Amino acid sequence: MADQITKRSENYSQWYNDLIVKADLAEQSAVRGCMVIKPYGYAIWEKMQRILDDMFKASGHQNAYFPLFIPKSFFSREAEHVAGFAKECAVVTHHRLMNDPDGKGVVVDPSAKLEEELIVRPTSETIIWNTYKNWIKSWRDLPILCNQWANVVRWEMRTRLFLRTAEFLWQEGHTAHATAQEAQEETERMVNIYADFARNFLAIPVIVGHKSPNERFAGALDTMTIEAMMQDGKALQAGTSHFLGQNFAKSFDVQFTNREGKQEYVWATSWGVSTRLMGALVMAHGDDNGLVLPPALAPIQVVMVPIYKTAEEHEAILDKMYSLKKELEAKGHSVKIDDRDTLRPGFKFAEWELKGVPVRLAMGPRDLAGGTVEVHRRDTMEKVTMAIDSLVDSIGKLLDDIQKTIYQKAFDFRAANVEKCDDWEEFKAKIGTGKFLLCHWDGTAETEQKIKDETKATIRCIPVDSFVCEEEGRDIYSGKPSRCRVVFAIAY
RNA sequence: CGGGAUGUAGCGCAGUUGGUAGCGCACUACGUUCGGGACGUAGGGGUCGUCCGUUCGAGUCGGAUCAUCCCGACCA
Repeated sequence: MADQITKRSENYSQWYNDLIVKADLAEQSAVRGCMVIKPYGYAIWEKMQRILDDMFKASGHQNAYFPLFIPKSFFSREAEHVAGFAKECAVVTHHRLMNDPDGKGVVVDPSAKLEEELIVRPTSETIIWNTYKNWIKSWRDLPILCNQWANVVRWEMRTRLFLRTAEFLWQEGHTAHATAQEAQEETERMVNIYADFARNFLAIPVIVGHKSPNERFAGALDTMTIEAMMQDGKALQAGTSHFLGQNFAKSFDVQFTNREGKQEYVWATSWGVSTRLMGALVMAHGDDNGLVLPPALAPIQVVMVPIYKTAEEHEAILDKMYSLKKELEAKGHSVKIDDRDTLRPGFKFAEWELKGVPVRLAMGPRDLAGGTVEVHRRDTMEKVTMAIDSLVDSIGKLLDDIQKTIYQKAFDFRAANVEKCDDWEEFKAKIGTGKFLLCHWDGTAETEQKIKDETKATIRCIPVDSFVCEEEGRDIYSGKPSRCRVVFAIAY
């Protein structure tokens, strides 16, 4: 088959790229490291946006928008922050083009050089804190709970569709608080919102935890993360929430008068998830037949394929399908009738499977005569014939079941690939085989770095909710005492 | 940015010792088909990534450059 996707067993990376392109989600753009998100892919992103946005608003946040360009001077005020991003910034130096004096196309007009270069935002902490400075005078102005949906640019060395593109879409929340405790609570609140979203909508079991100091966001005092396991056993950081302390407030001189009338620096958080979540979806659930979308995110939850020979059959079946569609839509399901008359049913079946539509209904003359419909579920590829009368009521339950089954499958896969490990030789043997290893760690950056150098494994997080990790033990590498296990894995 | 590979039609590829580009799928038209990726017949589509060089002549040889993929370093 010409359109068949690469098999996962052959090359996981290639399979992933292939699946994204073939399933019509996205493709490489002509611009280095950038991607074109195609309508079908964007519809999924829009659904993610809508769900997350509701969650943010329900927890008291508001949307706002800040500029794309950041003056270089802003960017350099927080030393750690600039060190973390300096190597991957796109910089605007000029504001005008002119015709090439030699007559070949256009060139940058040297007389249009900017006095101060502008950085295309790799993240917006700096410009936002420069703005917040003017918004905050008193404790009464706090907290500020803003989120923005935006694009950011990071000039990565190596790119990968959805996982690491030069430009990507995300949301970034930036909050300002009167106390450290309040900011820390916000950090936890948001990481938990991400975890709920990943589990309940993406159907991906994630581990919530703290990053080790080495893996922290540049400029943060604490970084919390949701870590997911892909089907090759590698880890993917799917979302982060940072406690920024007073670092940015101090860099941008954001002070407020507290209830006692004293000047105090503001406490900050920032948190974000990106189009990387799309990559997580593909790699967590996809199979060799294509994408597998959780019903909660699928732009099309039910696709109907008519099967017919004659015009009369065609008309009768479509009549029935349109009335079914109406009933299903009344129940809140999104439905598509694939009425393309130039393609045969088998082709359509394969194509919708590739696109990951959770439920397919096929109806032909036999069904019409018997009052039945063929129901196919994408996750298990099971096919059953069902009475049309009971269909509308059972689809909701079926979609719920598919959502749960997809989650459970991913959960079981992870459970089968997470193990405790207390022996360094065993660690070295197992870490490359697609496992998350729960190991004791002495808490030092040196040990973490040595383990990384020897095995490429990093500490994905110090878990807070997924595994019971608090126990006495000895560091897997150094043998020094430890009170808690952490998650080691090879990451994307 | 270091190491390796690739770049020829929308996609996947072939192209011999240098001689002016081909196959499969897709596409267009017509017909037969239609319950798991149909078939026949007839068509359309490429300045061979880009630039420079060698040569009477370059898809083919040399150099540069750009892009993509894989492995590192970096990262949501």
